[in-house]
Amino acid sequence: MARPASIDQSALIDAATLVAARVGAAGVSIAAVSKAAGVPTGSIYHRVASRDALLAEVWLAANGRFQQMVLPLLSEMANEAGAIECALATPRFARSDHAAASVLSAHRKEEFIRPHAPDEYRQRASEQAAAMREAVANAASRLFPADTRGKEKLAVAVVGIPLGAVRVFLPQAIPPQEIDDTIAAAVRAALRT
Amino acid sequence: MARPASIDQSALIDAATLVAARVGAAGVSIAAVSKAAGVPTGSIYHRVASRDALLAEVWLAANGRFQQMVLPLLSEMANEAGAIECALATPRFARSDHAAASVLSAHRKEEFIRPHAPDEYRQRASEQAAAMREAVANAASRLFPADTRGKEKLAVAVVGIPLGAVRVFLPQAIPPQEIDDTIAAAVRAALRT
DNA sequence: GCATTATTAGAATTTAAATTCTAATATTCC
DNA sequence: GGAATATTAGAATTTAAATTCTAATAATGC
Repeated sequence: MARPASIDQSALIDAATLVAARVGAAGVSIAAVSKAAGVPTGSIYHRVASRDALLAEVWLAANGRFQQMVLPLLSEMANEAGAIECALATPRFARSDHAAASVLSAHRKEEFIRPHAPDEYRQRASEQAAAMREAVANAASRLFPADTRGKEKLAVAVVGIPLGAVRVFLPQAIPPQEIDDTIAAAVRAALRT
Repeated sequence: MARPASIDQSALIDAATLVAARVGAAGVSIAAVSKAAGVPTGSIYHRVASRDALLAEVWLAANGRFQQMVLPLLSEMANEAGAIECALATPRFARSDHAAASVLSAHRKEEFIRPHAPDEYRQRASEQAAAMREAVANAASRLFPADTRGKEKLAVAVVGIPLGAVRVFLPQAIPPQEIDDTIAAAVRAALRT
């Protein structure tokens, strides 16, 4: 019926994610994405409404894939071993989804969900954040029923420490397999404090 | 002889750092800084040559203060206790210099040292990075003479883990005192892997 | 008190980048 | 093979923000 598109929306978002991983949100200009994706600037607006929408999609997609990996582990988490397994999802994610992990480990939501981003995106972003907070809180109440600071401790252990560890390598390199042992040991010790 | 300036360059950089900590590099517009510093936009150009120069100054100042704290500890580091002390410099820094720590923990050099930044700044930034790399490498060769991956392990332990831990709290909150024990335990365990 | 001079103040201009628009192009179905 | 139509392509326009500029201001030293 009509000429087929050379790339679809998700490929466009992937291209933008790659740019973001290398040069940050500010570097995600329409010109840069157009070059990275190999499409003219005009075509980008057939896929997304605006640059702000594209940036938001980048964040939501990266964070969404990360949470897809981590949330089930958080909700099943019942003991120290489960927490360590959850922490190790981060280096695994950094290897399987390098660009998304680079975005998440070295950037902040606010850079991608900008003041002028359509409300729809702000909405989805805060839903994601809430889901994560809730999952951590629930897991903490199981693992540390007595500890009022359990939530913070768990957040540091299963998110902060692993993310900090992979950030040493991203985006230039892929985190080496060896750091998994380091992360596991660090997380175990952190949980026991 | 003449009217005195209402703020000097370093106060301007501090104001820009505060903005950057809250909304990231992209949010550091001349208008936003002018508002935060309480000076008209034009006055900003009496202190710095351009927005790119201002962004670079923000990064160099934040990173400079962090390194001032950490580099001496790295060069004196002779054992595990020294490494832990060094790691704890990060939460201490996050409490004493909240905005700078927020910038460093959730942003990347490339966002502040931009493609069009004057060469002078690119120069200073890579000197800083080199100094850090070298200090870590030297410390690693002392603590882990045999281990070829000692450098990476030490970087993860004394920089990655503490930065990841404080990032859970920044920029909204000040990292609570309690996480120091968590960081210390995590770093000790990481070093022993 | 007055001349001097860097600074304030913010309006005007410039610049860079986002967005829109028009024409040409390909593919599919009939 | 030809009509239909979404896409490509990139030039033209718009917009937002950086930068520059001019006049008014306020300390200081004489």
